[in-house]
Amino acid sequence: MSLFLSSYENRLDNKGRISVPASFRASVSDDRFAGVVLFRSFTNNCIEGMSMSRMEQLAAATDKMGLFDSGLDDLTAMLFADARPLSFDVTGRIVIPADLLAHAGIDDRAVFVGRGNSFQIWAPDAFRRVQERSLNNLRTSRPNLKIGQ
Amino acid sequence: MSLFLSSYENRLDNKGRISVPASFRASVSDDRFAGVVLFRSFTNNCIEGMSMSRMEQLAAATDKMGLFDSGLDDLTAMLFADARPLSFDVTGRIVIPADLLAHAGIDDRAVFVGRGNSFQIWAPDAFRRVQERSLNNLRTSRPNLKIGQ
DNA sequence: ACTAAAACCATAAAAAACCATAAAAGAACT
DNA sequence: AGTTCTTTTATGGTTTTTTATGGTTTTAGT
Repeated sequence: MSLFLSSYENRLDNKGRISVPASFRASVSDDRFAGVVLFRSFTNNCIEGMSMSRMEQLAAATDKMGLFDSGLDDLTAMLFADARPLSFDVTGRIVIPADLLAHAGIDDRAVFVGRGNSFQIWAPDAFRRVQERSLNNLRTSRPNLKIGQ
Repeated sequence: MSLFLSSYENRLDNKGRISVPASFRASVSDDRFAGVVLFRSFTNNCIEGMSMSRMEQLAAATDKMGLFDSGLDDLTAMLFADARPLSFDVTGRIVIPADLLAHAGIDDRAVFVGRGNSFQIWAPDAFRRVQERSLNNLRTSRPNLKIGQ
């Protein structure tokens, strides 16, 4: 499973269809399920997205943490109950459900934002705002991500 | 993954293509992805570059820190959303996106600068200036880099 | 029968693949 | 050390393919 990288702004047509960026499609191309899984973000006004195999990884991870761990109930309830599997049409488009669009405040344009092992979908102007804020945060407090060990 | 060393000034053609120095291509040659990943530097007017495998290392590192850990959100937001995977053409060229070129003030020539595990791309004159300044800084204050342990 | 969803067809623009060549770097051999 | 030959590299131009987007038709569900 290769990474979701970069950002792509695409357009929704009058039937609600939108192209998933080709590079994102390539990231899930070795998956059994030819599509993506979307759900509302817990923390932002955006849509979270990932591959089906990643979803399965999460299921395995929650399993490991104790089958009926009540602390995870809220998380898994949201994760799996809210998740929408959406398959690509022949040209690589999906139809994003209306409630997800509403949650992200998406009208007729949306930005697919790479986040490594997952991605997000934002309304263009909202995304620009948060991205600007992130950049400013990084310039003041320089976090340190150590690689290896 | 061998190191990115030395500096090479190359030319952009009218389609924005530029040759990645052969020695840099050799540094990523054992990578599954035949190309490099570029993004805007947070701190300088230049472009940062690295191999895809290094990018995957970063993704693995963030994964370890918990699924919805907000501490790293700003960093990963920039890192993955801003990252551009660019694959080599047959002759080893890439097309650097216009916004990256603008950020680095690159016109029709660019310098690939080795930085060990990563590299940078600079406008030639800007690079000469900062290089001069770095040398002067080193002459006054001699920093100490401990190796091992 | 009517509505929603899926399949199908078309196209302009962008990206990738392809072909060609002069200059530079490296190897081989005096 | 110098000279010739071979290979690699950087660069230019052209052609083909992919992608995003629009529209229409067919299928399925209620």
